[in-house]
Amino acid sequence: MSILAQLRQDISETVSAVYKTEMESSQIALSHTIKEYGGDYTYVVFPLVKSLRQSPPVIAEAIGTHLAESSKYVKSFNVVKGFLNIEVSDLFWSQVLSDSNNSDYGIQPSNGKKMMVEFSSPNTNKPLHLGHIRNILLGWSTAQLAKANGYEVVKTQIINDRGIAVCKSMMAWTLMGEGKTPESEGIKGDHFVGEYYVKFDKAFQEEYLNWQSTEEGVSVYNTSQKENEVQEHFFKRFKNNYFNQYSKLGIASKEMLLKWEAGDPEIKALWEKMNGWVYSGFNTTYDALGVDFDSTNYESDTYLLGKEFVEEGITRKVFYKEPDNSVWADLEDAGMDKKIVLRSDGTSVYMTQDIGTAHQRYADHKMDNLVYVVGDEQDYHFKVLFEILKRLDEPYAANLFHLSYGMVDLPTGRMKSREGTVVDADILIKEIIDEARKSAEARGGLEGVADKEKEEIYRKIGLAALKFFIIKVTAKKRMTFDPKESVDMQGQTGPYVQNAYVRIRSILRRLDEDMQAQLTDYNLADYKGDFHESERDILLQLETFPVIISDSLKKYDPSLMANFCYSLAKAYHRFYHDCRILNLEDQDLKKMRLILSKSVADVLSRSMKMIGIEMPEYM
RNA sequence: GGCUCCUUAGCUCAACUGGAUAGAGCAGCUCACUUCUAAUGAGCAGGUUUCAGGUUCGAGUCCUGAAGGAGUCACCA
Repeated sequence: MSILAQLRQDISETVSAVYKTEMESSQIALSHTIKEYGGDYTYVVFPLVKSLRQSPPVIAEAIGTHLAESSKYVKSFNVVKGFLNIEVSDLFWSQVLSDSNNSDYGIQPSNGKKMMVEFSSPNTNKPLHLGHIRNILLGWSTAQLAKANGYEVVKTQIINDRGIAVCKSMMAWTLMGEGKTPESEGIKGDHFVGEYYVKFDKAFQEEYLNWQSTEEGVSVYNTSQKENEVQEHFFKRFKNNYFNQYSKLGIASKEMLLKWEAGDPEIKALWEKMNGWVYSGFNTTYDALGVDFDSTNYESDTYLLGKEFVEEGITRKVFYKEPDNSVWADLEDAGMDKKIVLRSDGTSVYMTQDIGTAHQRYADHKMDNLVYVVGDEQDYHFKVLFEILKRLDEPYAANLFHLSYGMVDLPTGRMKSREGTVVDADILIKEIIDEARKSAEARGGLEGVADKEKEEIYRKIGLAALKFFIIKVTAKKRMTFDPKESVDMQGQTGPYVQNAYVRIRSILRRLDEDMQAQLTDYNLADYKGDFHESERDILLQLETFPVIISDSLKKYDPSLMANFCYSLAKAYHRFYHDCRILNLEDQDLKKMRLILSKSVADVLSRSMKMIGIEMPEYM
């Protein structure tokens, strides 16, 4: 039991002793006391007023008095209105310190459950961008947090490697590629293929524009336009029809898709070659971000899944068939619409695939929980998917979660690929590491460090700045990404947190072996001194670590962990400024502060790791 | 138009899920390095939490309505 839980227990026992009322200790809500008042933790007694029929100050006073006598964790108390402010004893602090000094502090033992987390899930026609980075960081953090909470974790992604979009870049390369490859051009594979996707679009636009003034184009406009519709408007609306019915490029791409579906060996070979380029590009980006996956699904393998399972669902009355043979789920009694799950020609839609993939994943992994990290534009889709899986009695259906996150905007507005404002992941990563290098060189704190190690440090600092900037924002909120602010390394940033760690490591490096041995053997119960205000601030933070680990997973909100990292680092920076450590006469005080520092370093390093951020030893 | 989400300091974000006088960072203005890393610390200034009602001991948080923004309502993914 944590020290705070014991304090809660003491309070609950006090309430029952004084008022003969039973109260679950888990019901006792303690908050940190606000700076202006004396005390460390505050117990709000207002909720007791009704049942006890006494005024709030009287209740608080009575509980405080009894508590101060009965609990060894309580030093003193004061009452302001209905707020009982408790000042905890030095024993409380030293036990928090001793708890946090364990290498598994806050980590839950295995709970025997398996959580699958799907994230990233890119398309193979363009490189990863800023939006993917937010997705990846959320998914990765969720996976780390799940591990810390005792789950076995399977990190997974599903790659959108087929369909008309993929055929467009294949078509463009066939027509305009001249046999070039990423190697021959010295370009990363995903960027290379992405360029052909763009080339296709350009060529198509040009083709379309030319067609509009041909005899055919003019005649289509004259016969299909709405009353007095201007040409520009009509042709904007007509684009998809043009692609499907008139465009040489469009028709060729569609033919390619059909050939692909029929298993045409030539097309498949081209497809495999180009996707191979893309994957090697993706892997470079994943490596740069320091993430990996335990399993990968390809849409080309899963896009036919689900059809049989849906057929089965018809007999189980989860779905019904329309006269035209299309299959639907009627979710109106659950406040949703009717949703199609099989087209009238028997082919599947996105929903069918997702049903099938979930079913298949359970067959493969027997996971208890399944989390999808997907943008909030798909909120409704997942609401429907989860309802359908529930009706299909899938065993994991009660433990599905859509970790929905808001779009990343730029200061200039939304990223738009057509306007070329999309922030590319690779470029962003490179720029931020360059920025870290610039800052570090300007400071000149890394003299004597080997060049190779320096680069590693710049990488860690740059990525910390980028990742922290993104992950500190609550997932479901839309966020603004200002490239200028994201390279900041001061204030509420990743490097600020890293700096607290580096300062501690620098101190610990100076200890001789004798002192290190003494620290390992030191029993904090021997420390008889009291705790400085800035030490108590640190301990107050350290105490919350286990709760943060559990809350940030329960709420699927890694920003809680990021904010914890910042608070702890902030408390340490202040302590570092206020208190000396190495040149202290008082050996007990010195050892206590060293242990405190070491605990902070360990907790910082582990908590940052949970949000995907590594710590440098120097900076 | 129906449904869902968002709106907190000039800017970017917090607020332990209903608790005290709403907190940080950035930007601005002061101050502190012969000291364990100044990528730091201390201070000043910055607020009618979009608006109007309601619920109660108590509301940024819950309810109703309004305004502004976004998403979604395809036999697209």
